[in-house]
Amino acid sequence: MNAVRTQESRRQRAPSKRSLETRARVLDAAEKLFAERGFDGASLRDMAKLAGVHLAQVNFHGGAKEDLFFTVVARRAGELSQLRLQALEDVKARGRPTVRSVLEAFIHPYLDQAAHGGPQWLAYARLIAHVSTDIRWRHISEACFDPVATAFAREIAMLYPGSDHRKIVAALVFSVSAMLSLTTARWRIDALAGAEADGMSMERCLLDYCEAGIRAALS
Amino acid sequence: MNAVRTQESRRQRAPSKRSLETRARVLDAAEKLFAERGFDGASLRDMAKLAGVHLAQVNFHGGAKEDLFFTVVARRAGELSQLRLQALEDVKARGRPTVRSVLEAFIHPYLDQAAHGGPQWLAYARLIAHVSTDIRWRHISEACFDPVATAFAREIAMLYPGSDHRKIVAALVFSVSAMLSLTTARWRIDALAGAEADGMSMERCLLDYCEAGIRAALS
DNA sequence: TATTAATTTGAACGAACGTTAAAAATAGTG
DNA sequence: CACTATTTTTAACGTTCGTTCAAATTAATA
Repeated sequence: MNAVRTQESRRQRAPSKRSLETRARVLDAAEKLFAERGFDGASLRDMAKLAGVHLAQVNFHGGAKEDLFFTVVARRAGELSQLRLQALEDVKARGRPTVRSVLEAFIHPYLDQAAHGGPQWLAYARLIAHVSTDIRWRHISEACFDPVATAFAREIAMLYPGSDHRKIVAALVFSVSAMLSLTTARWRIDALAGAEADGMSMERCLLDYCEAGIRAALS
Repeated sequence: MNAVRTQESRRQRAPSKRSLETRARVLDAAEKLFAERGFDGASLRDMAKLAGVHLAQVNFHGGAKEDLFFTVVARRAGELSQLRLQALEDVKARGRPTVRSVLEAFIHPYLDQAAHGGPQWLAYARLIAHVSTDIRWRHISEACFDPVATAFAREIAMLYPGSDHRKIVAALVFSVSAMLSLTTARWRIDALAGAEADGMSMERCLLDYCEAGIRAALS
């Protein structure tokens, strides 16, 4: 019997503490390798080695490779969504939102977790970029990220009533891509600039860029 | 003996017409599959099948897989660079460049080739996105794309004298990411918008977005 | 046409891959 | 403790992978 169960099959006992720890180690290893090498480049054997478990454990706790990928992406998606929505609520509680404050509520949690959330969150930030740029994982985007993206798009729409909804969505996707580039292409920024840039100033630069971009695209 | 030769080994005969055709078919197939499935997801066997040649021909004309990948990326890089630099020269010949006109000289050739250059160029546009988001292909970026990117960064720098060079580069990378998202994530725009958007209006929207973003990041 | 280089064909190598199955060990329950 | 569900271990399956090599074929040259 398999730990990844269909919804109708119910277990009779709660998973043991050791089982939960093993599962967490497997998912952490999968997260790191999926992020570094992509879905096809990451092997279950390397995950098992990195997690310090046997190969079959990866299948036991993660199911088939595609299911494991989904599980890993979905695991932290809820927390990230909650951080973003909470930041958005905080903004709205402080007065009328602006493009800047709404954008910051979307972008800051991502960059903050990537910078200060530990190596697992840094890997997860990279993983999101894989999902967001491969139509193969469209269903994962729909399940894990689109609800929050839609909420933020609606929020921006309220700031620009009557503007083309496709333009709002496009500007948001442009902003997401620019944001992800700080995870996937910082090496390129450093190479072209001939020096390493610190994260804080890059986040401000990104926010300046995206805010003005959105405003321009919608007017 | 191998068709992919080191620089010091010189062939004694020019390649035959049939050989050149075979090589082109192999590179076209590799381009399509690398673009669709990434480096690890694309197999040499599928390329051979798609090209209608035998497996060993892929190695003969492309060398090892990594060399084939580089060859495919480099093949059209020169033409794209030339289109961009020519557009930039045209802009400068017309008078003092603006952020908008410089940006358009960089972005339009890419989107135009992707839209009207045929299926191979569409695949190549996707391929560039793979190279640009994976540090593993850093050397390919440096060889194929960084020279032109540097030229455009310098051009923007002339429009904003005294501004932080790291900010210029960052804003350019953000713009490249947004541009690439029209190739890698249009499905997401369509999904979030609930409708398909036409390319022309998306290009204008992208240019509006990037122009304002660059201006804001540099002031 | 004879000779030689270039190219194509055909076959196989060893390695790594995802997945599965059954036995062994563990942990929770009565 | 006895019993049972869960988890771990061990081993192997069949497939696909990139790469290599030698023979066969094609094309160009002298």
